[in-house]
Amino acid sequence: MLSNSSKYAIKAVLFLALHSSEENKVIVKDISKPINVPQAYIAKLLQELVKAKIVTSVRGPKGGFYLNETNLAHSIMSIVNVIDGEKKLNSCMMSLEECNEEKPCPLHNALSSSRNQILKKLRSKTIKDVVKEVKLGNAFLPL
Amino acid sequence: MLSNSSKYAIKAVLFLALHSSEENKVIVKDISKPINVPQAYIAKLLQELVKAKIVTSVRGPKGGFYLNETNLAHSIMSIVNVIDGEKKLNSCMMSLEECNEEKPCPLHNALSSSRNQILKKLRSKTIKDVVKEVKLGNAFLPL
DNA sequence: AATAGAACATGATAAAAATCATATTCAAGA
DNA sequence: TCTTGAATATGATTTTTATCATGTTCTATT
Repeated sequence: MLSNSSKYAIKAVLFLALHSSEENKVIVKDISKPINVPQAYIAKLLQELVKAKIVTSVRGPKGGFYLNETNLAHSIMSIVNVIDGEKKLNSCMMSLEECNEEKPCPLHNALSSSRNQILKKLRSKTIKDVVKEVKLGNAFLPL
Repeated sequence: MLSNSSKYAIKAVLFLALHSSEENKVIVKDISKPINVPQAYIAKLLQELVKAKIVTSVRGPKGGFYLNETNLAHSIMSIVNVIDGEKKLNSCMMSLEECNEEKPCPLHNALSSSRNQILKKLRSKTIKDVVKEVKLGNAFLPL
């Protein structure tokens, strides 16, 4: 469902959301360690997220990554879309070409509503929403 | 979530459930075509399913694959478990080691109930159940 | 017994995902 | 303007997953 890469990217973004700001940037090394993802790997993912404007970066001394207000408004789904691409999550669970509501595959009726719930949540929940939950102690991050 | 292999295996099993019997065995070639999966590939998956006693096989002339009553009683999940292994579906959506109900990861609260619904359905739904739905015209198979 | 048609076992190849490595570019401070 | 610390670009390597190929074993029929 979610690739490793997507999961890692979400972890990194949430870490930044909690521990960074424009005045307090964080460098890759200090992201990779706490979220437990190899440095070179997360660095590459962060580059894609920067290009997609989900994360902000500054290079050079005093440089690093952080999330501004605009970044924080993005949904969790948008992270997944950047890393895994759009279609990954939208395919039929049995990978039948012709599966749809009118002509559902055998797993469709059983699973599609739950799956749609998941997609809806991922689309509606913003990075900022998640940060709020963590700060309230309703969720925990990481390792 | 489900690997290609698992999806293929489910397709093959359901095809057999609908089109085979002890008196009417089906050979790989006649499975791979209609379900649209390469012959050598589905052959290999079928061998694993036979070993796991989810499919029955007989070799030699007049041989082939079919599902007996015992086979039909297996759940869809059992197919996935044979092909993908147990843990694949049980891992945290953010791949945090320590995520659980007491210490949920940020996606846990939002997604776990939907995910559990899916797992429950896969576990409770038997091959026979699915066959029934297809015969009643409530679901369609394949391509 | 011999033959032939089927699954079975094994392993080779290809493609994709995950991981690692390195040289280049940019920006801050001396 | 030189140095240094950071991201960035690019691509190599490894691992996993998907796919293909082929020889071996079993069993019904002659």
